[in-house]
Amino acid sequence: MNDMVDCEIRQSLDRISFQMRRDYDESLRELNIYVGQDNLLSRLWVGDGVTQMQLCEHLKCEPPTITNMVKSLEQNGFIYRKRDEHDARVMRIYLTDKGKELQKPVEFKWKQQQEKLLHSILPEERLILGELMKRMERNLF
Amino acid sequence: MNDMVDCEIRQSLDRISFQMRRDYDESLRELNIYVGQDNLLSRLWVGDGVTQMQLCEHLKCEPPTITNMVKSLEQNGFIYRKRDEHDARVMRIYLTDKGKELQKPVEFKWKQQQEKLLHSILPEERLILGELMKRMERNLF
DNA sequence: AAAAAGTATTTAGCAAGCTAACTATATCAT
DNA sequence: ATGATATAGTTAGCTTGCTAAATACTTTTT
Repeated sequence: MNDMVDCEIRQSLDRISFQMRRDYDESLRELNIYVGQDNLLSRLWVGDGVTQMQLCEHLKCEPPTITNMVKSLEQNGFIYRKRDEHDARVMRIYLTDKGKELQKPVEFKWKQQQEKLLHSILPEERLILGELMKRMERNLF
Repeated sequence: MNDMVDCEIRQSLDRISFQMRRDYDESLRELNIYVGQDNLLSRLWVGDGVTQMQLCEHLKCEPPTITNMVKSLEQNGFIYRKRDEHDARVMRIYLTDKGKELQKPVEFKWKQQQEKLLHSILPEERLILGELMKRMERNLF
């Protein structure tokens, strides 16, 4: 039955993303940040002084989520907030030195996990896989 | 650069699982349950009277998570709890009629999403994909 | 210029996750 | 039989998410 294969693909996908998140979370804890915060920081590493709305867009999440994440990251000294000079509604987020220092180790952890995931997959298989993934992604939108 | 492909695979994977979770969550809201609760219920549909420890194992999560989920599901009338007769430490979880009725619509939603995900993928491609996914999964353990 | 509409962020309250620390019961060893 | 250890579950407190509602400031309309 073809249905069997389909089901296995979906379950496999769920287990992989579940386990990846677990592993990544665990490795980020060593750096004193939580999974998801790395994604926020990665936007700041590209460029500081971003508004919370821009972070929402980048993380594809709702404003209250950003409020909480920013609060936590600020309390732990990775970022600081400053009100915009021209528009008193917007908050601009900046990296502290402590936040800047996190870039290399986080990127290392990310790369490490990526290599673990694809370890046994040959280059030509990776091309096929990448293609199929992109097509599945398109199906969802 | 091969690195590019690898990165795309990983990011694609993240986006797919993110979007799938979002969509599935949204469709489950119509049934008045939350994403994750369906997984707990699916264990009960196989067989009632399970302990919370068994649910932990099935959901691969920690005991406090089960405590909360079970509390929420009980408050909403999908399940009920009964202390084990022989061991006063353990709680056994049973489905109410309302909980039993959820099985078909939840399974339908699940199948619907699976079809959406694999829509444009040909049978022979699904075989290859399933194989590659299984290998990636093995890499993580 | 004042009212209305729009935008950025926060608060409150919920669920899924986690860890650490606790309670209650059961079993095992001395 | 009593003390030590193990097991099942709960509570408290945290983070990531959400929605709905509130606040504060800006822009548009009239």
